[in-house]
Amino acid sequence: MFDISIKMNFQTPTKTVLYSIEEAIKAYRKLSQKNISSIIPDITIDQALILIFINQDNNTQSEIADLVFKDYASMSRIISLMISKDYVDKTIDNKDRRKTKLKVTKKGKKVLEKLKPMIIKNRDSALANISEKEMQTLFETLQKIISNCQLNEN
Amino acid sequence: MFDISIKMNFQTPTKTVLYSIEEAIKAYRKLSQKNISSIIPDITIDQALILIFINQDNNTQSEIADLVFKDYASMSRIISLMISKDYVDKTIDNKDRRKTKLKVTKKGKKVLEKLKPMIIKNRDSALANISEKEMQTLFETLQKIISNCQLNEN
DNA sequence: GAATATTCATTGATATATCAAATATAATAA
DNA sequence: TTATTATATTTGATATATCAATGAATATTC
Repeated sequence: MFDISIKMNFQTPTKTVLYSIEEAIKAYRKLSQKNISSIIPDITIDQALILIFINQDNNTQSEIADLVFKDYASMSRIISLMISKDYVDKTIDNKDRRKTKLKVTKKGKKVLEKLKPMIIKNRDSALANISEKEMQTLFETLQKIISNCQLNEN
Repeated sequence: MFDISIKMNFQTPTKTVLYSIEEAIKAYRKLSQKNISSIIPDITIDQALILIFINQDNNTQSEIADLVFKDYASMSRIISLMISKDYVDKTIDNKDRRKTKLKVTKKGKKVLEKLKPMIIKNRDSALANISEKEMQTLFETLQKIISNCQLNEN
C-alpha cells in the first residue's frame, strides 16, 4: 500500500520538465562548445562567457563568479588558466587590496571579436522557430522555478 | 560602424533565456543537493538519479550514462564510487562479456526509499505555482530548443 | 589602538567532465 | 579461420565543481 502510493507520485525522472531543462542546457552547451572550438580551439564556453563579462564592466572576481554561477574557488582557478593563456590580466585594486581588477588583454579582445558572430549564431540556432511570445513565457516560467528554488534555500 | 552593428545584435548574456535555463537548473540542483544531503550526507543528486535508473530497468552502464547525460568515462568512475559505498553491485553480463550488469544493493534500496519523499518534495517545491498548461508549454519549448541544438550537431 | 569579525581570494582534497588512448570482447569480412 | 572492424568499458591527463581551511586586507567593536 505505502509502496504503491509512493510510486504513484514518483514519476520517472525522464518525465519531469526539470529533466528537460537539464537536457536543453546540455544540448546547448555541446553545440556551443563545438562551434566555438572550431574557431578558437583552446577556449571553453564558460571562459568565453567570463571574457565577455570582464570586458563589459569593472567587476571583481567574485562578482563575475556570481554572474556565471560559479564557485569562487573554481573562478580563481579558471582565471589563473585564462591569465596563463594571456586572455586576461589581473592586478590588485589599490583602493581595497583584497580585491582584484580584471582586464581583457589585446589577445583576449581579438578572440572576443572572432567569437562574437559565432556566439550570436549559437543563440539564434538554439532559439530558432521560437516566437517572442513563446520566449517571454519560457522566461517567466523559468523565473518562477528559480525563485521557488531560492525560497527554500536558506 | 562595424563594431556598433555587432553590438546591436550582441545581447548581454544575462538577457537571453538560455542564461535563465542555466540559472534555473543550477538553482534546482542546489536546492536538491541541500535537501538530499540532509538525509543521506554521502550521496550526490546525480548518484541518486543513477540509483533510480539502475533500480528501474536492466540497463547497461552506457545506457544509463545516456539517460543522465553523462560521459561514459565519468559514468565509469561514478559507478566505482557507488560500488565502494555499497550502493551498487556490478557483474559481467555473460551473454556479452563487454557489458556490465548493475544492481542496486540492499543498502542502496534503503537509501532510495529514504530519499523518495524528498525527491518528490524537491520537484514539487521547484514547480510550485506552475499550472499543468504552463508546464506543458515549458516542456514543448524546451523540446524545440533541444532539437534545434541537435540539428546542428553532427 | 588592539582584539575581533568580516570580506576577497587562494589552496587542498576529492569528485566529476571531457577528450584521447587503451583493453577486452564480439561481430563481420576476407 | 584469420584479419579487420565495431562496441562496452576503463584509464590517463587536465579542467572544473564543491567543501573546508587558510591567508591577507579591511571593518568593527571595545
